[in-house]
Amino acid sequence: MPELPEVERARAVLAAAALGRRIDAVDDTDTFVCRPHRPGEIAQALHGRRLTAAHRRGKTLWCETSGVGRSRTPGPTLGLHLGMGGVLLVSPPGGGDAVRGGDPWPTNTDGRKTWNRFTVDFADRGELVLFDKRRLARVRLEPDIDALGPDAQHVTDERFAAILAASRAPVKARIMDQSVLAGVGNLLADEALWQSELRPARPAGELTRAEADRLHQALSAAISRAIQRGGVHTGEVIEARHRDGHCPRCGAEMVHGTVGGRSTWWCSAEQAG
DNA sequence: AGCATTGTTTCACA
DNA sequence: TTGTGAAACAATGC
Repeated sequence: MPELPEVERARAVLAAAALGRRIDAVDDTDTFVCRPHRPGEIAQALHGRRLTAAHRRGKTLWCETSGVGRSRTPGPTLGLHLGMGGVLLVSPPGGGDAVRGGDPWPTNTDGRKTWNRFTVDFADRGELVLFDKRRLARVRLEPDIDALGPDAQHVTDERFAAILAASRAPVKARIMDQSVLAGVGNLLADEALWQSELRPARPAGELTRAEADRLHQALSAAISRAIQRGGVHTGEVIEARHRDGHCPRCGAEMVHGTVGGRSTWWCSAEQAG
């Protein structure tokens, strides 16, 4: 699920529930999720510290950390990326189960926490867990935030138009390029292009300024609504992304193809241009 | 069985 | 230089 809206929700959870609690122990033994760190490296770096702030740019999260004990020297930043399906969970002091939207803490069918890929135990007996069946999430110290373009939620009209103008790649591929615009994933891209009635394969640089502004407006609205409603899967056109799907607006057939290497659906009538 | 999948990285190639 | 497509990564769901 994680695109910008899901990650923003995860950031809010961190900010609301995980800050200020002393870290007692860390399970960083999943070498794939925690690559390129060696097991124990992240644990050692975080022991005794507290998370002091939670930030997000695009789909990347990172936390600042405090010094150990009375030390004023801050610790390393802890980078978190949810990958294709990661979920962050924070349980309260005392260790009660975290609850998200009425669903209990996810476990496998045996009731064991098999899919917990990274765990931070707090001194108050609560914990922070990165849950991810597919192990495509990533945890690392000092993530390179500067490798990302501006956050898609906060980019200006001018900057957005300039990003499109500078490339002849398909507009969908362009807005999904995390190095020039951070946060847009496959579903958000389909949703914004459908809302603004633009064909995903259009060369980005060929869009008029008016079309660029229209796409930016649609993208901003889709992001806000997805954050509010709980994720990108709540987008209007997402339910029509399947065989025999029809456009929720005009009823025409939805077309499927590959754009920018990703599975793409668009309206055969309204997004024909 | 086979195919698909909301993300990222790398590489061959035009 | 830019862009594309495919593969790999790991695992699950239909």
